[in-house]
Amino acid sequence: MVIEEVPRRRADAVTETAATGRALPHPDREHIRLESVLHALSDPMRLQIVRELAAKEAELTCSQFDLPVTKSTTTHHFRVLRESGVVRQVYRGTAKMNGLRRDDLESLFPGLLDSVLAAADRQAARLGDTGRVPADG
Amino acid sequence: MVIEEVPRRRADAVTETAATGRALPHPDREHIRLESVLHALSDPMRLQIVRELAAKEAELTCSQFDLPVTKSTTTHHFRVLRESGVVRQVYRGTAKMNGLRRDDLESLFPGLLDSVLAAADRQAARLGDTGRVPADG
DNA sequence: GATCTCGTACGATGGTCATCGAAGAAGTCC
DNA sequence: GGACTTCTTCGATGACCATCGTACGAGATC
Repeated sequence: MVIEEVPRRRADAVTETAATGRALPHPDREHIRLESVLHALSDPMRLQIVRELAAKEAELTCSQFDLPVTKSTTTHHFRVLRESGVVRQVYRGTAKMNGLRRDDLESLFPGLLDSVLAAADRQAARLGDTGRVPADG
Repeated sequence: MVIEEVPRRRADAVTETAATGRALPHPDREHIRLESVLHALSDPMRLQIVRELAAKEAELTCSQFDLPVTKSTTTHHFRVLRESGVVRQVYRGTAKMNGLRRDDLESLFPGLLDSVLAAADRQAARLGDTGRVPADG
């Protein structure tokens, strides 16, 4: 289980209080498996997360996503995304920032992420579904 | 469940004895879901099938694939691929021909299949793995 | 330090899935 | 018709997975 500590760049606007102790295990770029990525993206909830992440083009906290599931389930989905190599998670104080691993994915599987995102957009448009689940009531 | 009978072209070298009674349910193009396609492709066995199918650029019978699983399991995987809309299956006598639904997928999700196939090739090359599972013994 | 927010960990649950083996159905060939 | 090939169907099984609720941990704020 050779997993890096994820130092690598991305240490520019990060405050000192961030990433103090809690380190999150990420797969190294070379350990990202296509099957795992596809599996991660094949869940509607996770695909939705990735779409929002790509649309915002910024790091978002877990709680900024308006998912129709509990916090536990949200944690689960983010972990699947992280462990498959799709997102990078970094603690910033009590919040956990989530960022798409565009560079790594692009390097490993050129065009794949964009194809999937475009496909998701097309399908959402086609089905008149933005991916958002309507509130009950 | 509006599912076509799959007549559509591809009726050129087909003998009359083929496709007599047994019809296989395929999702109509508009019913193909991205999540299902990604899920179908996220299984190593099925990804391997799709890769071979794409490489050969021809319709292949189920038994032409050298998969390290039993026939039952093979049937299962081909059904998942068919029901997700990735492959088209047609009976030809006792054999069942499998063809990639390139046109449908390309129309729905442009570039997606090629991205996945390219990604699979890259990964196979990178891991020194052709996707083929070594025979035990 | 008390409290609040944000996320984690654990156990449980119901569902899906990949796999197998055995028995059967459909077509072809002698 | 009988044997052979090809794929299916069924039941079983063990694994994984999405989901929840509750309890907890780590920072931030007052």
